[in-house]
Amino acid sequence: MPELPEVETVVQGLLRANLIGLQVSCVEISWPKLVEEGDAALLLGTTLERIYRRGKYIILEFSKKCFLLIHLRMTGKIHLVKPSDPLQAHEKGRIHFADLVLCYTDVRTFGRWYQMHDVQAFLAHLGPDPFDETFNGQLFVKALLASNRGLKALLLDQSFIAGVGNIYADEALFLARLHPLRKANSLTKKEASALFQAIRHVLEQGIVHGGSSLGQGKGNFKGLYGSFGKNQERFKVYQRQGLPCPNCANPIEKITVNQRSTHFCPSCQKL
DNA sequence: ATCGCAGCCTGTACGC
DNA sequence: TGCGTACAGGCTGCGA
Repeated sequence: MPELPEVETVVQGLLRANLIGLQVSCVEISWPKLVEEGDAALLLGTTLERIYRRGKYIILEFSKKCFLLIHLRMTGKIHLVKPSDPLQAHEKGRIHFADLVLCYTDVRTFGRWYQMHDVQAFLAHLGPDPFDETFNGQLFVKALLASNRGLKALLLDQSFIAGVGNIYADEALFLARLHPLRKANSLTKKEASALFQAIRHVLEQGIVHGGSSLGQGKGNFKGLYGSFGKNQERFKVYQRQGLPCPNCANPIEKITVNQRSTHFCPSCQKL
């Protein structure tokens, strides 16, 4: 499930592939619904100038102020292939850069491409990225204490903080020793600050270990060249229901919060 | 303001 | 072996 660390892993892989400066020679969309906004054909003839990330969006900036944003949602993947390579399984689109091809596949077809010129406006609904230099613990604590929502719901809200998904929300709440259903405005400043640190920590660890890959399924996260991430081996609570808490050895519980499976230690994370 | 649910999808794991 | 079913989760849109 691509969350911030998985998306960052993909972006870093793309940067290492030396795509910057290459010109788009051909765009193929094999599943029309892939492009939800704009027209991917407008990329033709433009040059890739920058690759970065905001929240869970991969941002490809081309010349002529042309942007392509890719959201992988659940099972979207980017592969680098050769022009002569056959259609990949579940392939939905590809962008040709001379002799290099960025190929997009998606088993469940939730992922989308968005082409636009005003990327700021498009991303205006997103909350701060946890690694944005303008974002800090003080701002986060202030925002937390101003909300009456449950912590898990809040962390999954991309307009509150961009990039956290179900896995890292659970891991961050465990690290901060906070119950997923705690109301945000019930936190002390110290607890809120601990949560900020915990979010950054689990996301950093995710990036360091190349993202998280669950199970062995086709929909599973892989890097650009098909390698699995290693971060799932470090989960403390996610999908560890019934197993001993690494902190107190009591069994981890699984509940449903906001239609999301939620894993926590009832003895370390009290309401 | 906040929550709950359906919908978008298909592969996988499970019980029988 | 094979069938049916539940489940996985990012996000939007809708209704309560």
